[in-house]
Amino acid sequence: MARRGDVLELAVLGLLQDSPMHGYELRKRLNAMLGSFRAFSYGTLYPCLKMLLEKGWIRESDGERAKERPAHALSGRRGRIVYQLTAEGKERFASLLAGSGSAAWEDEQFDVHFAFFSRTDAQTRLKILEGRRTRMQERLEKAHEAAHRTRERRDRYTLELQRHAEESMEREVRWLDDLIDSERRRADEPRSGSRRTRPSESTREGDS
Amino acid sequence: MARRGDVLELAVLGLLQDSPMHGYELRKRLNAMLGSFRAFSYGTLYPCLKMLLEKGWIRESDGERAKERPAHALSGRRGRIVYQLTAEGKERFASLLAGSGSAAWEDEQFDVHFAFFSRTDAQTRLKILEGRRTRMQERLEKAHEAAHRTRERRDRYTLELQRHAEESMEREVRWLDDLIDSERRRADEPRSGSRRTRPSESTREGDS
DNA sequence: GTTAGCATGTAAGGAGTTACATGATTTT
DNA sequence: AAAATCATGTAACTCCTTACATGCTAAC
Repeated sequence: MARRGDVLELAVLGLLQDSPMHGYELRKRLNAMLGSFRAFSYGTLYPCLKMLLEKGWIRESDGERAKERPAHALSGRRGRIVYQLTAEGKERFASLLAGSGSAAWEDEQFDVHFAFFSRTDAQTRLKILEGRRTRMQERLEKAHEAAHRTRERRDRYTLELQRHAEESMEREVRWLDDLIDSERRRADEPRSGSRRTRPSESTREGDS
Repeated sequence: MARRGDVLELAVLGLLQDSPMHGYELRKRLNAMLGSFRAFSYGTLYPCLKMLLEKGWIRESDGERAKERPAHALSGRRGRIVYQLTAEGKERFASLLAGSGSAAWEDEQFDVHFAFFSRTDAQTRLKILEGRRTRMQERLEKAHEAAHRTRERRDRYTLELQRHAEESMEREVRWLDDLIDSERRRADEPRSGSRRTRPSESTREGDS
């Protein structure tokens, strides 16, 4: 039952899936990944890590410390607490992805969910994209209607603002249409005979 | 020095400029005007009205009550506390508009400021639009650079997300360009008479 | 006469930021 | 040795929402 605050949790769990990391770097990746939409501060991240520890979804991996750091300082600077997923953490992540209800296509969560689509099964991807599309369409219609209702008593600037907002929404709907299309096409030509449910792997691209 | 929370204040003061209103209706107009971006709840609005009262920027106008309601219920339903601007409120609104520093083109305030452009002088309009443009351009470049830095280890979905975000920002920049253009054209053909400062190009200094 | 919508208000809390406090390591 | 950067963490605060409490008026 994804609450609102699960955004960070999902993102952290997702990033740790790739490789163990300490908070500071986690934050950098987080903000590189979602930077255009949102940015989290340490005041948000560290308490979240603490909570994930308590829940048993991540643990400190003292032996692991930054193995693959390329050039500088293999020496292991002091503080660095490297976290890694536990088995329960992996389960938790999977269930957050799969069990995403309607919250997954709301503004606060859609981008994060989308960012982890590579680890999401095709069915869920489609469900989220379609949910989002419907949501955007609704919003667009509501806005359009409201704009029509109040088109008197509006000056050129509020009209322009309205117009621009509607255009943005239309653009987003078209974007989602393309994505949905592309998802369906991929689903129709799988790389072999597998009909339906191939939830776990089949979509992994090469990384990490 | 416009704080963050001045958004609602500005909006309420601006709406009351048109005509006295009670809270319930104020909220409807507010959300019709800004609906696409944000929506305020009563839990936000009423405390704000209380504060504006205390500051002396609005006052209850008991005689005024909904004079021009078109069809239903001129009878004056119970609660309805109609507010109107005081002289200080008008001043306050004017100074919020004119004195808008860099905060005016940040995400939280830009749309509200834009919505009241009809009541804003040409110089300030241009300043805000240009500030916003610069801000968006910066953000776009930062995102583009970050995208380039991390283009390895990115799957098709995060790439797509990135691409879409960049496109949205480019679109916004173009939109602002058009608006700035149109503002300049309007400034170059004033409807005669009015002397005062020529806001054509040299307006780039005044940041508070 | 009860339901639906209008209208005002408050208390609790969620989600995040800023500013602070602390200290190690690297670079200059 | 100073400055910059890396790194962790907390406390206070902001801003807003949700849920509740209250009661009028209109309509069925």
